[in-house]
Amino acid sequence: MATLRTDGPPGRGSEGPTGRAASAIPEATVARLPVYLRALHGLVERGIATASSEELAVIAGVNSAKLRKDLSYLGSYGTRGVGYDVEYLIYQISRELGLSQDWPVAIIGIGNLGHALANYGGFVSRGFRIAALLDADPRLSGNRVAGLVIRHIDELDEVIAENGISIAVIAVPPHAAQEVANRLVTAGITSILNFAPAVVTVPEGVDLRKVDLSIELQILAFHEQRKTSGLPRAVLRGPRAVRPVREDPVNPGEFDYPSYTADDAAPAANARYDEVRPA
Amino acid sequence: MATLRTDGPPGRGSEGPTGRAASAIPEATVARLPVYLRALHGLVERGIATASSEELAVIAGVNSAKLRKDLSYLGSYGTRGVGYDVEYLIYQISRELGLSQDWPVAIIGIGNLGHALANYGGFVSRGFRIAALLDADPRLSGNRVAGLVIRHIDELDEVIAENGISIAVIAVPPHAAQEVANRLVTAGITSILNFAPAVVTVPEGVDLRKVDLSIELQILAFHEQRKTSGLPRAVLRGPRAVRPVREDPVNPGEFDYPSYTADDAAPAANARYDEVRPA
DNA sequence: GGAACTTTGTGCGTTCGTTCACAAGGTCCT
DNA sequence: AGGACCTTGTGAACGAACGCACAAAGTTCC
Repeated sequence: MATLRTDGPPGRGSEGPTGRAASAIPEATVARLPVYLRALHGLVERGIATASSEELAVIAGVNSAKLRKDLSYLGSYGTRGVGYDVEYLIYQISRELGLSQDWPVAIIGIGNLGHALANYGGFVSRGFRIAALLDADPRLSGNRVAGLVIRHIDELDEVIAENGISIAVIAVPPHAAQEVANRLVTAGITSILNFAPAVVTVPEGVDLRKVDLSIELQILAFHEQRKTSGLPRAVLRGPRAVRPVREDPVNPGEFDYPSYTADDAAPAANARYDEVRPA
Repeated sequence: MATLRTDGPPGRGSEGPTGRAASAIPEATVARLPVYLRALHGLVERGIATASSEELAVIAGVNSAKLRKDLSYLGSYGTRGVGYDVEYLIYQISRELGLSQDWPVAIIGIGNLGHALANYGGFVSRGFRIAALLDADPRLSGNRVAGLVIRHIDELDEVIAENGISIAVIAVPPHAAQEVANRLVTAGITSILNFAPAVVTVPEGVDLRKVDLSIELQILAFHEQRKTSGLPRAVLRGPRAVRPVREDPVNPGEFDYPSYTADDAAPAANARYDEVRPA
C-alpha cells in the first residue's frame, strides 16, 4: 500500500500516479466555491441578476479580492464596471465543481445519523442523489427509509456497481469506520465522506473528507476557554485541575487529574501522576 | 456592528478588542489537537503507554515532524529516545483544549438532525454535555428527547443563563439560521457550531464554525470529476453540457444548461444563454 | 562509565494562501 | 464621440503552514 492519506486532500498531495498537473485550482479555492454557489442561489431567490465581487463577498463572508481571485481561476466570467451575472456564474461554478452531472451517493450505516442524513433533503442538493442505503444489521435490511430500501452491507459490491456509485458517506459507529472504508475502497468507491468520529485512512487515489462534530466542538472549546478566563486560565466549573500555563517540567508539584478516555473507550484505571512522567 | 466574521477563526482574525497576543498556538495546530487526542485514546484502549511521534503520526494520519511541532507549542512533554507518555499527553492536550471543564451545550432545532445530534452520545465526548434542547415549534415544547425536555426558543435567554451555556449548535432549516444565530449572540452565546446549509455571519468576538454536508460533497465531486474524466472533462451521465475547459469567452458557441437553483429556492424560470452573458 | 542508538525539539528553506493596490477594460452619461 | 466612473483581474508583498534535516538530549547495553 502506498502512502496513506487521511485528511481532506492536503494540498493535492503528490497527485498520485496519474501525474496530472491539474488545472491548478488551489484546494482552498475549491473549498470556497460551494459557498459562493450558495450565496449566488440566494441572490437568484431575491431576483437579483447581477452582483459585484464586493456584494458577493459580503454575502459569502469573505474578502472581495479573494473572491475575485478565486473566480479568476475558473476564467474571466465577470464584466468590468458591472460585476458578475448571477445565473451565468452559477452555471460556471456548478460546471467546475462537477455538479452538471448527477452523482449517486451511498450512505453506509442507517443509525440515528444515517437516518437523519437520508431524510435530510436539503443536504442532497442539485447534483447529488441518494442512491443506496446500507447497514450491517440484517434486521434493518428491507426496511424503507426516505423511499429507499435498506440493503445489507454484504451486497455492497453489487449495489455500487448497479448504481454506478463513486461517492459514499460513512455513518457507522467509530470502531467500524475503518473496516467500512476498506470495503468501500475495494468495491470501487473513490470518494468518501466520513461522519464517524474515528481516524480513517485510505489508499492514495481515494479522497476522504471528514465531518467531525466533536472535533469542531473541541476547537470551539479551545477558543472559548481563552475568552472566558484570561491568559492565566483557570477552570470555571468542573474538576480541580488548575495549573500554571507552562509549569516547570522538572518539578510540577502535585496535581491530580482524571484519566481521559475515548468516547467509546473501556473505563481505564484512573491514573495519578505524582511525577512529571511515570518512570 | 464591527467587521463580520464568517468562517472558523480565520487565522485568529484581529483578535478583537481584547488585544491578547494569545499564546501563539497556530490555528492549524489547534484543529489537529483533537485528532491527536483521538489517536491517543485509541492507544489507551489498546493498553499502550508510550508512543513515538512517528507512531502517533501514522495513527493520526499526519507527518511526524508536523506532529512534533504541534506538540511543541504546548510544551516539552516528550522524552527523547523514548517518545510520549500516552496518558500524560492526553492530559496536556485536554487541558490545552479546555476539556478539563465540562461545557454545557445547547442544540437549537430538534428536527431530524437535531434529534440525531441529541441522541448521538458519541458526539458529546468528555468535556461536553448537552444541557438544553430548543425549538421554535411550540408543539415540540415539553417533549423529551435524549432525556431532556425540549423548550421553546423564546425561553432562550433564561435557558442559556440558567445553565451557564456559552456553546450552541444550530440545527435549524437554512432560512432560519441567521435569525437563530442573532438571538444566540444576543443571549450571550460566544461559540456557535452551525449545521444549517446557510452562510451565517456573527459579530466579532463570537466564534462560528460550520459543518456543511453539501459543501463537503461538492468538494468531493470536484475531485471525483477530475478522476473519472481526464483533463478534457466530459459529462458521464446527466445533461448535455459538454464544453471545453476554457472556451473563448468572446464566442462561446451555442450551449444550453439548466438553471441551477438553491436547495430551497423557488423553482426559477429555466434560463437559456445564447450569448456569453445576457445583455 | 562510556559508546551506540533512539527520538525529540526546532531552525530553515519552500510552498501555499491571503491581501493590497492598481492598471486594464468596460459602462454610462452627456 | 468622449470623458468620468466603476469594477474586474492580477502582480507583488506578506504571512502562515509544511516538512526536511540535524543538533541536543535522553536511553540502553556492554
